[in-house]
Amino acid sequence: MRKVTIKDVAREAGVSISTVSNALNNVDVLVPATKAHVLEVAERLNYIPNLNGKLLKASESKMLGFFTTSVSGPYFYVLVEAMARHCEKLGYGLNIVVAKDKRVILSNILGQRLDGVIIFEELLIDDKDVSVMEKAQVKAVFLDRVLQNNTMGSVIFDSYVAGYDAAKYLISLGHKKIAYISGVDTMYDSVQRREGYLAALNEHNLPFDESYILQGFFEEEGTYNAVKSFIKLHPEKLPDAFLAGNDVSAIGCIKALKSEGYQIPEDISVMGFDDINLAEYFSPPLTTVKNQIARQGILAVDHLVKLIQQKEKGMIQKLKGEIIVRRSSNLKVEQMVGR
Amino acid sequence: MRKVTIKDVAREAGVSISTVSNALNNVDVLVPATKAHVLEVAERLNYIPNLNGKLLKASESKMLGFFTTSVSGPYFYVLVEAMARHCEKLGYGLNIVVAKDKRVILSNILGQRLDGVIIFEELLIDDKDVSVMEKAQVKAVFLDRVLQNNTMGSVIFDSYVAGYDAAKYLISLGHKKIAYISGVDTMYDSVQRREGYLAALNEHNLPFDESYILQGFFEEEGTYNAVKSFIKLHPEKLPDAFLAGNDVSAIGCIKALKSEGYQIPEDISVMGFDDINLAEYFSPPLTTVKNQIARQGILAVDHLVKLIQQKEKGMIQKLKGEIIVRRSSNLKVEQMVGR
DNA sequence: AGATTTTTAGAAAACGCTTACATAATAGAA
DNA sequence: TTCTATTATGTAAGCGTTTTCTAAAAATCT
Repeated sequence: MRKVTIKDVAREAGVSISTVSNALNNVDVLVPATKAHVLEVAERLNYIPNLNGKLLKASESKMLGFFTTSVSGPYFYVLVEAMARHCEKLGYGLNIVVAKDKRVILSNILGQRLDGVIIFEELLIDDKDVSVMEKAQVKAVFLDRVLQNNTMGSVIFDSYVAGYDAAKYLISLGHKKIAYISGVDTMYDSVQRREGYLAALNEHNLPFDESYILQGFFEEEGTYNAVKSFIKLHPEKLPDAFLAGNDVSAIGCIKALKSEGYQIPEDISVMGFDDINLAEYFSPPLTTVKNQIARQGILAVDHLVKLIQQKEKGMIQKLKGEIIVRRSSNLKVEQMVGR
Repeated sequence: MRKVTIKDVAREAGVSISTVSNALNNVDVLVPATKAHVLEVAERLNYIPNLNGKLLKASESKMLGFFTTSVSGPYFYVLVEAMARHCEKLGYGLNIVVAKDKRVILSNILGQRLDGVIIFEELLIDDKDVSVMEKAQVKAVFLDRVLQNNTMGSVIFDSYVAGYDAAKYLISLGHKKIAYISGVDTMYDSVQRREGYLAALNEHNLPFDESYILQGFFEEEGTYNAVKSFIKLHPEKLPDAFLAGNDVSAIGCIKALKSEGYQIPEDISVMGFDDINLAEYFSPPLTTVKNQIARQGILAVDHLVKLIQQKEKGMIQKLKGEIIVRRSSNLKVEQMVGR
């Protein structure tokens, strides 16, 4: 029942506990025979050091934490897999803590069990918590929050650039009347993508019409309804392309357009963001902007380890999305006819 | 830089450290005013107990571990999400440790940081490790290994039953000549499914032909070739249904049959196992046997917590798969014509 | 008011480990 | 052989908690 401790090994080997400790930790101070003997006994007794005792003294645990409240969504495993592999390469273990209880998360972070943490959680950890972490000099990298100080940084996707690039891509296909289907206005991503979209329109001197910003709430049904009612209200000014705030929205949009008898992409191009799993298998397969999740994970781990080793100060790294061209977008028809 | 400890709180509040400890842990022995004062000071100093110190004394951490070497595969997040939610419901945190280094895993398990562990890893942890864990009375539940003793159990899918049920389903559609596409013969799942399939054939007095067991190696291409060459070699005894060892195999099978001009499911039914993501979107959508991953996770957590609380001894729980009927299977044509 | 009980707070040990320091043993030099 | 320099091992303190036990203070009873 009782776990075997360093004392047991010492007694059994007939040496002191410090000798056992030295033998196990390769402190080069023991005569080889002693060391070998101790190791043999430790092995025989199946001794495994108690991590709590060890970490109570030690200054590092060689363990990084990844905190999140939920692991749903198909991205998760790509992110975790990339982080885990990279941690391993750098000599760290990865500890994923899934909890909705903030106290669990904070006590893990500040409880000194981990050398640093990657936080993928926007709503739970508030500004006060962040400032507590800051005071305690916690090493942290945020994946969803823009933040920077000596000990904390972030790695985020630049949604502004994503929106800009997406709109620019649609423009390059010859589209001139491009509508944007907004998500939720309190969400950073949604707003940034819209701003990027507007900037691209502006840069190309395309007219902008207020009614071209629909509200889809990042949901399939919300978008479906928004598009349907737009067509009812303004049949005369149907866009020749829709840029949806995310893929789910793009799917709702396509379903609405199809139900009104339009062909995608022949009549209208539709584009989303995220490259969710379904995007590839939807009919038509979605053109979208993909977040390079794996890369984000790797950069986060990298940055965190450098923060821990004091080789870097906290900084904000922005990643560009990657445009994935599939079948839901097309050269504008008039152009093709014109050729 | 230095983290604030219980001593700092004690000094600042002008009380002893035991008083602070009592105040924080709700030991009902302090006069309310003292307690309130201590709590106020602790709050003001942003005191968070050091977990290592705490766990060094404590007998439980209220943390469960989930160990795996890799998180790839679309199942993963379903499993983890289910486990995380259930842990929370039972008052435990979930700690996922991703590591390929066995020592990291073992020292976490035996290092007393966790009350118990769920292990999803077949190759890394060998029998010796298991016996070490057993001697140390580690509470563990395995998801992929059949194992049972006082402190350890397993939750697995019964591949035998799955094979049996699948074959029975095909028989119920009127099929009589049912071929099985085997995976790798060293893999438990593949063999069990085949045995179940054979049992169902036997039970219904269906003739069995040795050549009806093809080798597809659980791969699309391997299966494609196997099916193609079967048709070449035995054109006269074409089965009226194929039961493939997994979905990937089923896809290879369908592609081979189509390339030979057969219609699925009109001419031949095809069925797989696993219900991979693609199964729903393939053409035709695959009939398959789905593992109820979320349920497996929940049962594992449940069992583990009962092991920890000594309310149960280790046991083996087998889960039945669920047959998902899609378009790749059909009533046998002759039957329909016959009516 | 004094004796006794009850309440409240503090001192100290213990958890398992590492590590600075002290001591004992050995080897080398005079 | 004696003294010093070197090496190998052990002693003990300390990491941050909890917890048992003891002491002091307050409350209650005679």
